[in-house]
Amino acid sequence: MDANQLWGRRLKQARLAAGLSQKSLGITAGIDPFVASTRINRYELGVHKPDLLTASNLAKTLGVPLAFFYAEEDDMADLIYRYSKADTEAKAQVVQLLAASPGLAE
Amino acid sequence: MDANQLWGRRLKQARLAAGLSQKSLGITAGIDPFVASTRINRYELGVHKPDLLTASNLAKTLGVPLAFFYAEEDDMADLIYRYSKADTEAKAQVVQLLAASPGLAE
DNA sequence: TACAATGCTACGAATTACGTAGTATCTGAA
DNA sequence: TTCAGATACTACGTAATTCGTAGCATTGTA
Repeated sequence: MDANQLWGRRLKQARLAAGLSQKSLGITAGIDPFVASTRINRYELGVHKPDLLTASNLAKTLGVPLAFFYAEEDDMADLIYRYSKADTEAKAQVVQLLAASPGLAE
Repeated sequence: MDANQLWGRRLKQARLAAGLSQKSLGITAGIDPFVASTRINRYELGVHKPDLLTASNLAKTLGVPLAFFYAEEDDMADLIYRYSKADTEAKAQVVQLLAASPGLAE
């Protein structure tokens, strides 16, 4: 599976979970109604890739973090999604657990 | 800060942590040595945005998950990085902790 | 059967990134 | 000091990619 196709698969998964059509997703995300269906379809099939602003708007519409779309491993995608939905306490526990792991220096 | 600039800031952060120059990062990631510096520089400043394959190669070279570059919040970037560096046991604990949070339906 | 909704695609135009060919600045060695 | 190499950065024209237009095919349903 190529990178664009994986990206599209994650978009489609989030869209279906939200119960939206390709067209309505695009429109809600601010894409011109006359081309919304066309563009979302191409993103999902991995034919084209949207710019960051469009991707961010799609993520907001679908209630997932932008980074979710770019996860290369399924467990990473799951982590990103679940963390974003977790309550404050659970997030704090995760942060504490991972505090032992090294952060990015500099 | 615009989305491309944030992306570039994360790339730069990871590059500096790895102790590489813009040129050497690009070369190691497989970019033509004659244009590596130019391209990495434009990515870091948010002038241009690389395609997914290039971004993935940069992530591999720097030892960060691809999704790290696309995190919109700093705590999300930190989560993604630390999780990727955590040992198997710590990852399992995180997964268990977040199992209470809802996953993405469908 | 009709018709609306949905998913999908070829084509030319518009947008974006790329490669070329540099400049400016800094640091270390002679 | 001066020179050379390394580093970060940028204007310009070309090449590559996405966009908008204008559709087609299939499914469900009134």
